[in-house]
Amino acid sequence: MTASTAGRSPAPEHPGRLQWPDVAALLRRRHLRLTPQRRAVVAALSEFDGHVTATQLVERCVERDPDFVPSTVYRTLDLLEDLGLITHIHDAEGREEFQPADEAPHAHLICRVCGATHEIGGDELGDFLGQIHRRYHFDVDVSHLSIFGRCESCASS
Amino acid sequence: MTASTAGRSPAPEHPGRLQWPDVAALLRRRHLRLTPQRRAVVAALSEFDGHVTATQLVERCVERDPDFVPSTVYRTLDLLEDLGLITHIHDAEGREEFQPADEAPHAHLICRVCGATHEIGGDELGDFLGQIHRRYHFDVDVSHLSIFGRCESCASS
DNA sequence: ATAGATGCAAAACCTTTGCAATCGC
DNA sequence: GCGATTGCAAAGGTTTTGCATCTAT
Repeated sequence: MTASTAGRSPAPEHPGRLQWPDVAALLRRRHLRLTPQRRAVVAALSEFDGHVTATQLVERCVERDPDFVPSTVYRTLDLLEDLGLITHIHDAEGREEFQPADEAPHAHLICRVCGATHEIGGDELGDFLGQIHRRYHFDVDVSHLSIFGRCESCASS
Repeated sequence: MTASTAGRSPAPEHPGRLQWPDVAALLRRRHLRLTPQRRAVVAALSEFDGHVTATQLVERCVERDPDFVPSTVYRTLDLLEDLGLITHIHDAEGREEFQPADEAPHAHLICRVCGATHEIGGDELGDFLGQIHRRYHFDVDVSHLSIFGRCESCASS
């Protein structure tokens, strides 16, 4: 977890999570609608903090409202991505995994064995990206940077 | 394309490519068989140097032998991966992409716009991995490290 | 001869799409 | 009311699987 200004009044969620007002405002600005289904997807998104598979979101939404259909989830995710609120990467199995598009650039360490993920950022990442850019003139899309491997506990076993 | 020691005698392939004898030997050791189909997949693999999508391999194999079926390609790829001869990552769209499992650790810069890939290795990568390991005790699976972004020419446009 | 591989066909999986009905604005 | 959004159902693309047949060893 990267540090940031925490501890305001009860209402706002964790940093890095989807902010409610943003969604409503952005939708209105584009003459789009805030439907119950969209609320549900946003709610589900903010429950899994950090990384969610589209499938997980579908499951969660459907278990709450049996009439919920997958296509709505996918369409909503596309929309939220268009609005710049979330981004997606592909997980170890190639499935889409969504995350709030927060400002602080960070990458993810993902353990292939236990699936645990850990965010990294700061200098160790910045230095590396800087080198890549200087040397190859390549702009890394950091939010899509997933680093697979084995975490400490799984490495020993 | 990275430079490499080209131009030896006709027989041996480039470094980093699948070595023929290896496959035969490994198969024999396990009492597995060297079938024409397996030859074909290996041949196709070594034609795309570096990164191939399963679909590309299927296409290539089928265009050469119309009786070739996708399942054989997938089964062969699984086998080669078991044997440790290839590994796979997931490309920008989440599809499986295979590459020879060569010794020199390297990662890939993959341009989201034009799809070009570039291998990186050496110190800039080593330093970064070292930091990750020291700091998080995380063993990065380098062959699966795909770094998405925009290459020089696509960044300007 | 025999265990291992293939082809075939069907299914599983995830995601997208067209369209008529619905509902937020 | 109008137009955006949904549910439904079907299709799309990729990968997996079961089984009878075939073949490399």
